[in-house]
Amino acid sequence: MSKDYAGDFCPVAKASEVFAQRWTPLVMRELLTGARRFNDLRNGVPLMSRALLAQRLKELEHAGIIETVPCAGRAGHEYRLTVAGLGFRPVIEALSLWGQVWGQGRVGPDDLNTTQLVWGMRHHAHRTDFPDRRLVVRFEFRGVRRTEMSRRVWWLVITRADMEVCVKYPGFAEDVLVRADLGAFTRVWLGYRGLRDALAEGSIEIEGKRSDVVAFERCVGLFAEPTVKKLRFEPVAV
Amino acid sequence: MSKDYAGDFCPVAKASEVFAQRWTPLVMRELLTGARRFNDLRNGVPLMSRALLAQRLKELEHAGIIETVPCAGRAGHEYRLTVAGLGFRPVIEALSLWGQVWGQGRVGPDDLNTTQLVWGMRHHAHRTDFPDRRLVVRFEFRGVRRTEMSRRVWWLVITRADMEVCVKYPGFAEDVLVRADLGAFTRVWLGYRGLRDALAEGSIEIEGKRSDVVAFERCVGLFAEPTVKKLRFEPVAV
DNA sequence: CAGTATCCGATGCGATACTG
DNA sequence: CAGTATCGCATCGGATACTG
Repeated sequence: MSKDYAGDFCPVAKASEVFAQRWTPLVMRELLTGARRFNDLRNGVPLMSRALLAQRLKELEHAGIIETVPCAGRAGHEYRLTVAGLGFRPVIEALSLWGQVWGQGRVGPDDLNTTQLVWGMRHHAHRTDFPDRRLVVRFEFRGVRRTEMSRRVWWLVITRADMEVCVKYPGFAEDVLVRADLGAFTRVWLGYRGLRDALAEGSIEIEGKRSDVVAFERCVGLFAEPTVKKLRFEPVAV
Repeated sequence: MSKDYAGDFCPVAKASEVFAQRWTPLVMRELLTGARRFNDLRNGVPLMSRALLAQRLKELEHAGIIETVPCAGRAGHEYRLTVAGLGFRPVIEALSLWGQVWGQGRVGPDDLNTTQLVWGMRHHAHRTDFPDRRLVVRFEFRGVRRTEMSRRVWWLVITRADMEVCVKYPGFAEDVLVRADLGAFTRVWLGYRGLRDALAEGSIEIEGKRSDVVAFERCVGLFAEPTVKKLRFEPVAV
């Protein structure tokens, strides 16, 4: 594999040799959004086999993109990007931007899943807009297909410091209730459609005190009109 | 192949699905630097088989990245990037920058070849520095390995309007003569080493009138000290 | 020149089972 | 949980030959 582009000294070839392997961009995406443990990565790329993920991690380590350190306390390792690995952030961001602008038509029903959506909201949350008080949001998704990776009900618990994802009732009163068709919500969250349209059409309903609803929409990044939003890939503790 | 990253709606996945295939980044690099004809592309990616190149071009067309139009006059087609295809320029530039900074150690002896080097000089020439008069440069490379794609002697004919690559004596008096070890020259051109060192060491010799030599170094982008230079990928007529 | 068609060997990778 | 080992198939892609 390392001699993939032998005969070519161009920097594009050298970078592509390590980066443009199957699954690797998605693994890098996960590492850049903060995944550290083997199973964090698995959650982010659930359809990749364990064996292949392990293989890719070895290749990335060999290429100097990540470092593997044994976990203190429990089994397994932590995988973290080296400086060279962090250097791929602009590549991921450029791919993401292309996907935002040109990839809309490629999102099919099979691509939808609530896990990725909810964790995506967390990874790309607008932290500067987090509220001073605790804000609890309950999601109930309709139109959910792939049952395995797709729970219907989720919670986000947003505080000044963090946004937590929960699959069980977190024990706090719910401030905002979102009932939405999964496809509609995904498209709005990606900026492919405006929230206004989806609300008007009824494919998304958001209930709660006006100020809470607004705060939620800000934190998560839901906009009234379609928007190409540059997703930022910055490590966030998982 | 199009269902490669099914289950993932993320824009990074959508972009990677079309872009992160084997050879595709290099094909895109060629298209972005102005290649239009099948054999232009072959020259740029000589180790890719014809069958595979044809297949990739079809995939790119199907993905809306390029348009194929029959050639008026002669056989074959022209392949040109669509607007969506041009959207990959930032991705290529980000990969190139990564390769500039982190890919140095990966350039092995087998990667060297004069064809790519000389055409690379043309593709990434500093057009704003082109001289008012005609400047003819003769190259004689030492340490050339892969004989097939690597002629030892080349000429560049630089005018106000263009930089032409020749494999035969162009018939004009030679203003600058470059004798150089291929590896040394490649590394200096990429900015991995400084020209000063290579000249001192004797691995590169440049002869000619001082002003001609300086003009040549400017046009091609040879710098006294190591430099990370951002290669620009802008279509240039071939 | 600008590809297409066919063959066939390498390997990529998914599935399954196993381990500390 | 955090991987490793093994198997077997599918497909990728290189080599060669053919075509308008």
